[in-house]
Amino acid sequence: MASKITAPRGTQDLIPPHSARWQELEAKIHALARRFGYAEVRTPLFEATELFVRGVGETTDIVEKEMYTFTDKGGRSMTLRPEWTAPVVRAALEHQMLARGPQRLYYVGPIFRYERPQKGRYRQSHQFGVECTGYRGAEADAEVISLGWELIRAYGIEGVSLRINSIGDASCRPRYRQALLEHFRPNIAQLSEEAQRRIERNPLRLLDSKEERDLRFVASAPHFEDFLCEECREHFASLRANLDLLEIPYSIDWRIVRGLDYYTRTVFEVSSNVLGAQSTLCGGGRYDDLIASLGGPNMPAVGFALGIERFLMVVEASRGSAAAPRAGIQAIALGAQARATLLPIVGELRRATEIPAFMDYEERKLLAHLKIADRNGARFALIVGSEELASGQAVLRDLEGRTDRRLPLLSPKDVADALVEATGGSL
RNA sequence: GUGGCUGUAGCUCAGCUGGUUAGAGCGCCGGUCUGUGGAACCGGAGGUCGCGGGUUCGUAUCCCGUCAGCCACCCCA
Repeated sequence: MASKITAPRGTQDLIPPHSARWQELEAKIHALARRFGYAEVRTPLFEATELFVRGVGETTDIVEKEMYTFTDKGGRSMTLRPEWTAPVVRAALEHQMLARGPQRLYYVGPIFRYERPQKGRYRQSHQFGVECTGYRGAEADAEVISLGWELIRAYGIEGVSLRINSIGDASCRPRYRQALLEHFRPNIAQLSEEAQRRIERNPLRLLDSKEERDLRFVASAPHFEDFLCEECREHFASLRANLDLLEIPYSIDWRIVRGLDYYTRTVFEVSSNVLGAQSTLCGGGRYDDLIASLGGPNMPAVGFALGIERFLMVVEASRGSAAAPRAGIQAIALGAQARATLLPIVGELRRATEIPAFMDYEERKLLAHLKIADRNGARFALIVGSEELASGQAVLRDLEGRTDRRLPLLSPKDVADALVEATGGSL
């Protein structure tokens, strides 16, 4: 080990073969978003700290203890993006996008949160998410959910479930909050320490407590359902109807509350049973007041964020690690003259097909070269040595079928064409 | 921020209660083998035993600290 410097805590290097899985997923994400009519947004890695304080909420854990904040040389407080929604809204406002009507936007990229790492949780992680602005109706909620659901379906992931809830709006949440306070306060002494702390600040959060001693009080707590105002009740019913129309299976979980302040009405989570304690794969909801609170028009919006690392963990768990199919061709040259002959042929191949063409430049025995071809996962080997040079016939070996055939060594272009032809263009 | 477990070769790990030059398997490189691979056999390279301090005649082994990884709490993607 030449260097003792390692990747910072809670971060990870993305190296082969894992990087290929990421490329595949990102390609699928871009294609999927396009089919739903969503366009990509990329924002700076860091923003004015104030954006997150106002957008995410001063009393959230993210703002209180998880932000990577620094002062730049101009004395400004900056923060590494801990979530995407506030920056996307900021960008949309800054470029007057919302004045052009409803917007469908998506993003893929890193977020940073200063937390103690554990399974499925890192200091730098990556999210794919969407934001749909300008629609008050629950069709938009269902659209956003179905977009995320499609990605999960496309990967054939099992053991995931969608849970939805409504946390009301500014007109009905205070009433529910009050009811919760009245329910928990008389028993405050019997609640966990954590619960006692939450009760005044955010009583909704008591509902997702995992403490044994809290559970019996949580179980008997009033349901938000009974306190929703008429509009929120209708919105929730409409969401359910739309999910049914789209044939997306879900369950209602009145304990989902979410930790970010900006949510209104719809909240939802997709969780998996293979992720350990951090089981949320994808979470989101409606935020009808956020845009206005960031200085924009009074405009509704809904969105979600999906954890890329967690998603790939679930993919790996449900499909195992299947051996990658063989692809490409290994050019094997025995001797300097053979190398000179094969080099331009490899060049032509790389122009003619999108399949990898491998070549090793060391002087090795045929056996060693074949082992390298094997390691590269090549489907074919094109072998040229002194015999082939003399006869003008290269050997093309199918490494899967273990069969040989001969190809005349003509011009590089002709050989490349013949290879494409001989291998059906798929190599 | 709190707690538990773990740091020995590129990887997975062994090394008992401290005792001479720190081991295995896999991988890598070479040979058997200029001519047909995933094999076998033989050989080789590769280690400040995470880092620092302490105890001791002597520590990979015991103690303290520290850093990192894993898992859980909190919270979230």
